[in-house]
Amino acid sequence: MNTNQQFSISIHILTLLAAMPEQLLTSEQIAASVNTNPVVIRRVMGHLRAHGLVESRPGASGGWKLSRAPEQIHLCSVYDAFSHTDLLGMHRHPNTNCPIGAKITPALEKVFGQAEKAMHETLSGFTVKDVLEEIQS
Amino acid sequence: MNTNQQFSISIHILTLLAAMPEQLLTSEQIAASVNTNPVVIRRVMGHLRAHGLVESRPGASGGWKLSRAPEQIHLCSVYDAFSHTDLLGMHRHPNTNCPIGAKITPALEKVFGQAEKAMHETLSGFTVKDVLEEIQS
DNA sequence: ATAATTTGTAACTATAATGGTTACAAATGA
DNA sequence: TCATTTGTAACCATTATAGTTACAAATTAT
Repeated sequence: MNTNQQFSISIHILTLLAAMPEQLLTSEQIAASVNTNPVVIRRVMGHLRAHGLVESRPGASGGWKLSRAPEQIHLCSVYDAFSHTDLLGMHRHPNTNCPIGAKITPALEKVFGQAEKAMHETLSGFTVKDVLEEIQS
Repeated sequence: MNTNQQFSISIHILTLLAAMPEQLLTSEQIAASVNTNPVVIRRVMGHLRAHGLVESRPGASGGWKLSRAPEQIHLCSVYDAFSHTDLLGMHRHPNTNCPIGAKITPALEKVFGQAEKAMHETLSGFTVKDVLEEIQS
């Protein structure tokens, strides 16, 4: 139940890009808003780009912009860009000689799967535009 | 989005206790099923006891048992015993001189709160008895 | 062309969380 | 009185992450 900040940082960045749609923002500029190192930003952006959410241009006067309108970027898509590890962690080696240990894993997967699905559906109800409007209200 | 195993281990333990309602189980016995060290079990059990889910008796022929019927232990209560850190991590120091950075935190809290609430409600739909029956089916 | 800028990425460090382990006092029952 | 078991502190190893430095490749501006 931890806590990597990449999802949170991603929403921050996407909202920032949505607020300045006319220009490319550099990693340096974005890092100033998030208050971290530009390389941290580029790492996060790499995932977002791989999922088609942002585009970059290297070189002088390069930078980043959204690749779709903010109302078309749902937060579940942002979440998916980082959901390599499951949210609810599973313990690894239950004793399969125990009747409970032998079957607990699939039982937990069923429950955890439903729980994460519920969260995912909630995230699908918000877009980057929603977040921007919340901030500007 | 990681992954501490305490929630998962807890459900395993509670299901095991539910399967053997007649006897006290020792940390050693429980650890054998979970396949870990007895101290890890006692640590987890401490949280569960603090939330009224299990009872212990120290000393010879001591051990652990559920403090309520398994159909009265909802998985959301188990989750609550460990939800000290929020599931979706927040980045810490957005730049408050930036209009977005200044307001992103409460906006994220609103979204994350709803997402976690959805997950919590899903967990409230399952009890330890449900997990046990799933395993025994 | 050349220089300046910016991404893209590898490599490394520091920090924090976690699981696992040892050790031992306190409680309890046989 | 002794054996057993919880309760807990202390420590170590591992892992994930954020942050940092460094530099090649790409691109634009002059």
